Amino acid sequence: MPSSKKPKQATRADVARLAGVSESTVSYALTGVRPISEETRERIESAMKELGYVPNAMAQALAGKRSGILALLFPVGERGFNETDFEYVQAANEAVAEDGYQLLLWPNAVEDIESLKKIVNQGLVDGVLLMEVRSEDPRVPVLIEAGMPFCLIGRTEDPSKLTYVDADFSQWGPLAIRHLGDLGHKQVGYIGIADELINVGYGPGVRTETGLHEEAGRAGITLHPKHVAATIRAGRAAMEELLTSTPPVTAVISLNESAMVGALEVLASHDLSIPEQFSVMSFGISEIAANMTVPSQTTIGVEGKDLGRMADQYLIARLNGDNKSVLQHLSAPVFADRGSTGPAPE
Amino acid sequence: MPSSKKPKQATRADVARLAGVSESTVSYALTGVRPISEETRERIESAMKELGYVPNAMAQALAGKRSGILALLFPVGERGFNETDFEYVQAANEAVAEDGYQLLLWPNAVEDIESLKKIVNQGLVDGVLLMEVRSEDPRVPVLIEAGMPFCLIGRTEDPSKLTYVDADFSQWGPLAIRHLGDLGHKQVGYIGIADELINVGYGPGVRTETGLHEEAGRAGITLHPKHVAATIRAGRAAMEELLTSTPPVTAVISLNESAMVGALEVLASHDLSIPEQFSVMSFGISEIAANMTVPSQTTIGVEGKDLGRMADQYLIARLNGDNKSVLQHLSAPVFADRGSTGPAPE
DNA sequence: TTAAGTAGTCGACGCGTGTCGACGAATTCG
DNA sequence: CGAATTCGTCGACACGCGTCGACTACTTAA
Repeated sequence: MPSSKKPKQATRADVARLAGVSESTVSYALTGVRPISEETRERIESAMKELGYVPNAMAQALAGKRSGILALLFPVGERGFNETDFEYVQAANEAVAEDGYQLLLWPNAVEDIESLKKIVNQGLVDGVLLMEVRSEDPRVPVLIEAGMPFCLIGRTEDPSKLTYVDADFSQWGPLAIRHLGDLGHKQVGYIGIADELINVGYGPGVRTETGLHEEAGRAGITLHPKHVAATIRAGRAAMEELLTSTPPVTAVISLNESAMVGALEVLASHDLSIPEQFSVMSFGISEIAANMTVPSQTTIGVEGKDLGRMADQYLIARLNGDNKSVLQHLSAPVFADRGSTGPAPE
Repeated sequence: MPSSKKPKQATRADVARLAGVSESTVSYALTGVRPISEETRERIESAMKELGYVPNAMAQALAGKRSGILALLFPVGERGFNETDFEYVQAANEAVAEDGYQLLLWPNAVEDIESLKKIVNQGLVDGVLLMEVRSEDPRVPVLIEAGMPFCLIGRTEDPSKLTYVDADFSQWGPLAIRHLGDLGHKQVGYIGIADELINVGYGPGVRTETGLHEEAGRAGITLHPKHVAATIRAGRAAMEELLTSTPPVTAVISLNESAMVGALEVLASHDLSIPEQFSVMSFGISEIAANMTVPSQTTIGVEGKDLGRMADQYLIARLNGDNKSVLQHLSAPVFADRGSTGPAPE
């Protein structure tokens, strides 16, 4: 081995020796838990600088019961991972970094609770952020039993005792239906998520569709729901079907980012101009994604960055011993008109 | 505090007591470093199962000099973060997990080497994967000095002594120009990345464009390069400019995923049908991204998953003490014809 | 028969930090 | 002026694990 000697990182003992103080004094200078005279503090600090001292994270964690690492569980499952999901990750990551924590990625499937147990009991992480939460999420009891602080990005069936941030999906449907109803649409298509996800209780899919149906009934609008896989191909097929219905569908709403791309292709190939002859709008996609398609899409969704950031704050509050207050947040829908909806034709 | 008592995780001592052996015996049963009789091994294993014992990662790292954590440096800088970048992350994450490591995310900017130094010397991670590598990347010397194993996803100016995986960008330009040349195009637009990135030596931007110019000269094709920010707006402006040139541009190549979206909008608004009246193609975007636009785009790029996976393998090889062999890989370009290029008009 | 292992196990120590108890000196209070 | 604090510092220990040396009971080679 040529020049691959690892330069041994300076330890607290080295700093103490150089500064001529005891090790514990160095610790207190670092944490401020006990008072230190100005003079010694300066000696210690210059010694640290000279040695390039950085506290060993492992030892800190072992001794202090805190690793400074938060984990993000983002199952890359049936639904795939898209631009919009990444917004949450990025936001959470930034927020976590600002608070002096590190973010660890865990791509484990929701069902893989054996791995979860192992990982949680490793003592590696201080807390966990959960994405892709289901109605009866098997990960929640595991985390509770392990005494691991966590925050959901989403909700379970009964989240009353949990810490979570989520979009208020129940408002999405009514908002969209009202918007389209005001424009005179009577037959509205809906491109939702796959049945498999609905069946396992994927919250956004369930709650959004419930709201759609309720408001559609109220407003005398006929809803044509299609549950399809998150693929462009599936979106094409769904749109083709919708176009054959009578009376004709004049607008479509989507909760399926990938499928919507296929749907737009079909509309284009049928020479249906948007929004003059057909209206489209999407739920819960990021601004970037909404502008990616031609034309840009009018959307109803949430501020993803805020959600990620808030989840982080809630989790850290729990870490800091706040076990009493209820930390729950439902994010109001954000309507962004990008001109893809217009008055119903005829 | 109501019921928030953390169930103290079982330790090696607990297992040893229950199994009626010493602590070190438990360790050896776990690591296999020394032989253990079949009988004791079984006693120990059932004790571990009964207690739900999971070794404490921090203590293991402290004592054993290995944390089992790899870090991924992915600067979310000027260029933004898109679907295609995420493919690398995901691939690396999966590969790392398969090898029993965890992936830590570090969104630090390339310039923020102070944070890097701190983080690297924390002893938290065993190795590092670098994304967004620049010609003279300031992070490289820091990592070398710290004796931290790393693998680049990309290359520096002189990577001869480094471990890296990268796409062979020098082939992208020639391949694209030849393809368009064969179709009879003579005036070709190019939508590249921002000048700021070129100036700091962002490899893909530099190497790709060099190849483009060389082959264009060889083939007698006039290249119209535009360096624009990674925004839809900037793409629109660039495309509008390109359409005013004489003789008219008949094809455009893009290395700028976001800007290309704007460019496609402009082409659509000018009623230029693709590929009959105008040809387009993109460098280095994922299949999903290529299919997201209307129409889908013909692309030249790399298999992102392979790169991420290979980077992981190389890094782990270094971790396992392989300091002699040269671990470097240039990934051959992949041409995917999605029908967005055709014969030059007229 | 004896020296030289080998399998199987134990005890002790070190990794680098947080933190508690103790102690002298300086300060405040009654 | 003595007692009670507070300030500033030190030494010792715990955190949970990896690993080295030593020891016993056998097995094998000479």
